[in-house]
Amino acid sequence: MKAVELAKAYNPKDFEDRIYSEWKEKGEFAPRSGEGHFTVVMPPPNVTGVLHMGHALNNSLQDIIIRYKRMTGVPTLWVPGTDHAGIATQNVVERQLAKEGLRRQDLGREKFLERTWAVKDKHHNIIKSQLEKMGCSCDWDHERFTMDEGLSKAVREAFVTLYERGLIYKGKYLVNYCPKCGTALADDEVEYENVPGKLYDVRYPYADGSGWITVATTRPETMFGDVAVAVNPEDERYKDIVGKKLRLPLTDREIPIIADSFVELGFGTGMVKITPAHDPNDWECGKRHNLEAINVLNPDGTMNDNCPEKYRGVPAQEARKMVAEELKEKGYLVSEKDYNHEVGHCYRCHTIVEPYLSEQWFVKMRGMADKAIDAWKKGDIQFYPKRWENTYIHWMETIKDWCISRQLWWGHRIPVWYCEDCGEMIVSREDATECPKCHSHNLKQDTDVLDTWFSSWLWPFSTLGWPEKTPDFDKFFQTNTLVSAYDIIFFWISRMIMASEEFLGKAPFKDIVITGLVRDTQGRKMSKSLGNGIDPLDVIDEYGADAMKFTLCFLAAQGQDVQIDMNSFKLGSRFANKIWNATRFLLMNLEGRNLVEVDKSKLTVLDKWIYSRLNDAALSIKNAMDEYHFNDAAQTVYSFFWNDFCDWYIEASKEKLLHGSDEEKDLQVSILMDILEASMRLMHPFLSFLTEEIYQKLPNHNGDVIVAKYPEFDEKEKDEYAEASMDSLQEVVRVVRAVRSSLGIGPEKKLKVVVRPDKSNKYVDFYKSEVKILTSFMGASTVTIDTDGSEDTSKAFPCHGSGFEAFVFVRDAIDVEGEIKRLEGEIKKAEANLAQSMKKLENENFITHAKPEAIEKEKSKKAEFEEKIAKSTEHIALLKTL
RNA sequence: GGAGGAUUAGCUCAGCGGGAGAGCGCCUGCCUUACAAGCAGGAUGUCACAAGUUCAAUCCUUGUAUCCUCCACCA
Repeated sequence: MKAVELAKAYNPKDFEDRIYSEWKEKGEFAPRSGEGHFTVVMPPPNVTGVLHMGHALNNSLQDIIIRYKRMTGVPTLWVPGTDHAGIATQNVVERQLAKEGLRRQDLGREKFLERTWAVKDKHHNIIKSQLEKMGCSCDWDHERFTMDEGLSKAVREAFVTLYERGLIYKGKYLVNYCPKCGTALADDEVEYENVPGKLYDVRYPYADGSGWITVATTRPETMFGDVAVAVNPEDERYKDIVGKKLRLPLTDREIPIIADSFVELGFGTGMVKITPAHDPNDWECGKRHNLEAINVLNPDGTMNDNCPEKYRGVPAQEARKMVAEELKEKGYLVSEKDYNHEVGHCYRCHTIVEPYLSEQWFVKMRGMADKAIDAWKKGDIQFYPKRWENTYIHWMETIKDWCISRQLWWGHRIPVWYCEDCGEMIVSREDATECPKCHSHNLKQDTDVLDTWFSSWLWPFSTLGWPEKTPDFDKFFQTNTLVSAYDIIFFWISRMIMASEEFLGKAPFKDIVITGLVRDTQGRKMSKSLGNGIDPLDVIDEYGADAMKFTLCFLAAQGQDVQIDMNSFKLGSRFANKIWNATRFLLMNLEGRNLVEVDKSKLTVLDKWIYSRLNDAALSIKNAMDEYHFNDAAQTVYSFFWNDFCDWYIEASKEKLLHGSDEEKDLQVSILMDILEASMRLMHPFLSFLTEEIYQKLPNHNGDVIVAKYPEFDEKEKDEYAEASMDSLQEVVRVVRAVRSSLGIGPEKKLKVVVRPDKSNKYVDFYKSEVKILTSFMGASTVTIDTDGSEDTSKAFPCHGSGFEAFVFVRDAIDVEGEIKRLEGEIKKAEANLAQSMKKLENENFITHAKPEAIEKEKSKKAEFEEKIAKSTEHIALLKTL
């Protein structure tokens, strides 16, 4: 057989792209036929941007699971796709327009959407190519986009079904409204942030002129929408004034004093102005007392016509100062102090969100949430790590109705039509063309679109064809594992569970793997605005896709955040390089060899050992993968290949490769190829391109490694090779090496070594059979296994191990007298230092006045000197006996 | 105000009732015929602090401190 040549250097660029297209052409990502299924749906990235390190982590882990499962033989499907990301994408396009001095209204709905689709296409292409570069083995034939025809159909089906079940309603409510995006937001789309503001104490006079009361507010501009002042019914101070009228300053309106228990006793003045149209608590309070809600804002965040003339059209923030000023001038302002409080911001554009009274569509969540809680209680879904279950349950328990309408253009139009003639509302799966009541054709579709998450929450089944009963759906639903970061548990994961339970009566997936966030080395979340992100493509360019995937996997401990920088990826890169070079060496040794069937009866303890290590590795990877302990799996792969296979087995095999008989060489090479081939299969989920590239060059390969069979743990082999431990031999080698190293004996000096096993040592035969290997590992001239104590070891440097003693004849390798002199010199120096150190420590002034860390430092210095003296003394004594 | 996480070697982090670990970095010696992106050897830690449970605690319990998330918020 000819040697196989591998390029001298590991260069992933030489083959990664090529291999990916080969896999794709051969259809390796498509599910194979067979019983059962394993399905993963990719969390669809937004088409607003490109993939960042978090996506890389996410998709790396999914790819590892998928590849692992695929190799176990189950029909495996990984569904890729992208999300239209309503607000986010619309914002991107509007920003582009703004640069041209345009607003979306200038283009009109149709033109605007055209542009948005173009943006979507652009980002989609980038995202897809990024996933391909990473090596994600998702089935592109199953790729979906949330605004695809099929998925849009699913959205309508979901909407109409919920409407029919009475779970969707329309109404005028106080919602979160982003003035910049110009749309309502769901509760969880609002991010609270502590911002400095002011707390104003304002006088509200009694209408009858009998004095005044004081209320506190952070938002004086909303006072034009005040409809009452509330006190706690238990508040003794105010019992008598409930029911009295107040005159609202700066207006001529009168408002009542009411009693409501939501007012906290003992906080502030105990009096709260009630502005139902601009505060959620006040809204609730207003409903309880049948109070009117007076909206004082326009949708763009400016003051509206319900305010005095001078304020109309003024942005709320400015109006706030103006109102405070006017209150002050007219003597209503008691005080004004700095006050920090939490203010809601839009999660997309970070503008301050206003509670805003408007007509919106809502989904009733309580019932669905209960079903979702039940799913968890029944054990249908399981979080990894488990602790996220608390978060999930808590959210489900405190859920509120979901505002799903958005005043945007980009998204799924709400499937509701209104008859312009008779006012009839038509909710329909199909485009409505005729009013069922008056048969008019004068219909107008609701102008709003649905929240992005209204399509995303259907993802695990809409991507498989739902609501149609497709073969895909029958075969691949329910999906098995969802891998996601924890920041979208609420937005997405929880809602998918609710939707799936509601529409299909079944959880969408069984296992939910929550990954950590990727942070920079200062612990900051990687983000565009900070500019601290690492581009996955840069990592791939520098180190290769395998190095990136392996590193992320190695670092991704159960849901813990990972802190990384560019250098972190050297870990994977070094390992890939190691694999490459080990392979190169082994393939070189094929020259002139014949591969033979490995005859188990001819295996040495060493051979059995490496087989058993491989077997053990297969088991611990299985265990790790079953529990989604990716880092453990990566660790296993790493130490098996590098430490066991390269450092010990391949090194040991060199003896036979160089000096063995033809027969021995053939067997040795065959075993090496056997292990190497299995290693490629073992490592493929973690280093996919590299293992495929190598696998194709192995003389004993069979097809593509991507679909090869994953190494399985063999219980029987475990028993057969139970005695195959190399620990003992490794220990013998290590103690001798340590002696040489500590005495500074270079590798060129070949020394005589005697190993004297204890009577109980059962590895004597093993030592004897592997003497040549021992000799080469130790860099010895000769190694003698002295079972009867006949060797004279009185002139040798002794060392101990468990079950043996080893004697190293160092006499000829070192200058004993010179070495003793050197050691004595060092002792003298150390003694002087020690004396000084002790003097310091005994000095009371030093102890009482010096900084504690200085004292600590001195103490450790002292201990160091003492140890130095002891060690050197010991060595001198030994040397003198030689 | 609730909930969760973190605190282990200089750095990034595993581990988790009975031997304190990995990778990087550092020190020493080696270009040993695959790999200097390598090989061999080595140093480094009151496992945050304090009490408790236990024959035994880095690991369990309780409390404290610092840091980080998330949720809910009172004008």
